[in-house]
Amino acid sequence: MGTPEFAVPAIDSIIEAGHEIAAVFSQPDKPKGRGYALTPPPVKVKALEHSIPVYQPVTMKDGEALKIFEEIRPDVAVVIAYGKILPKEILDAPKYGCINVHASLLPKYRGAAPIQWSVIDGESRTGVTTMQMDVGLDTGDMLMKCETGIDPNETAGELHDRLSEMGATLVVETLEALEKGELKPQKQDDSQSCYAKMLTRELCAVDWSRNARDIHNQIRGLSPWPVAVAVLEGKKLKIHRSALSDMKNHSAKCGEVISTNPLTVKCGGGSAIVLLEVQAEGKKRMTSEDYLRGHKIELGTVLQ
RNA sequence: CGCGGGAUGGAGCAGCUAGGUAGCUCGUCGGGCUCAUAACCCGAAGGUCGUUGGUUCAAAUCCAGCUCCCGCAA
Repeated sequence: MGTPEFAVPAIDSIIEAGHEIAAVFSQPDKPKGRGYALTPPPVKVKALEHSIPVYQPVTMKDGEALKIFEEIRPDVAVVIAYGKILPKEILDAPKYGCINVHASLLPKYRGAAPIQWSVIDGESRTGVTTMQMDVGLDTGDMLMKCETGIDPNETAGELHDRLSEMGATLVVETLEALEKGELKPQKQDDSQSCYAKMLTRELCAVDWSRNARDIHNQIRGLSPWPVAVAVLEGKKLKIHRSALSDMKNHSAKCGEVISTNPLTVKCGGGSAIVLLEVQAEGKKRMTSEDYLRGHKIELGTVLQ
């Protein structure tokens, strides 16, 4: 069971490991993008490539899904970013229950956006965890973990892709251990837990009075979606990529452009940040160098 | 039929409102200056102005269709 891009590599890895996928559950197609084109979720697309039957129930709680489970009689259900709450009857339906892959080192960053929040919070390490699902939100007993470092300049998108592959590998290892009966479920220490809330656009606005490091973490944590936004001369300017600057400046205002080569903006506490990749309204993302060729920014211009 | 912006030499933009020699900031190539340079000076190449059709003596510019890109909203 899964929906977005994050879960796609696991489909391939599970098949390559020799397991049979009897059915795939994914969220219903939704109107997306310009013109509200009905778009199938990535997991569905991948499943259909493998000719696996796909189910897209609106709810898992009306008994219909349970009937399908009773027909298929699966040994285990693998759940990766499915996006729906599973009732107890479903969790208990497969012989070995439901195994979930979560993109954080549990019990930290339970919830919807663990990858992005790990980056926004400036964490240096993260990973993926497999767990035996229970009725709580990401509270099941942990089965296996795989750790990795977070590069100080890595974006959430880049980390997402890496963790996605790691998750695909770890779920296969977990299934293998399950078959051999070698899994040792471990309770989560709830006192160490924290939640990674869903990202909203309110998080995108850059507050230039904050320290450059915090802003940098915000920018990379929100890339490639929903993307940090500054306001330049009344228009939105998305910031896709940044770097910390060595420039020290205590006289300029926060948000003031203190260099255009490279494009550098004053932040809180005398710190400054370099904007590497930006995107103006109606335009594609581009390097700040390209942007400056067509849009003259005077020193002293203040971003909001 | 959700709302809106855009497509102009290799890159980023201006020109379009009031049709009539295609411009700017860079890049590239050649030359010069310099101990030297991503600096500076001189010169050159490079564009069927997204595509199709229409109006006109004349269309990048006005009108209609099409393709692709982007933002908002979901």
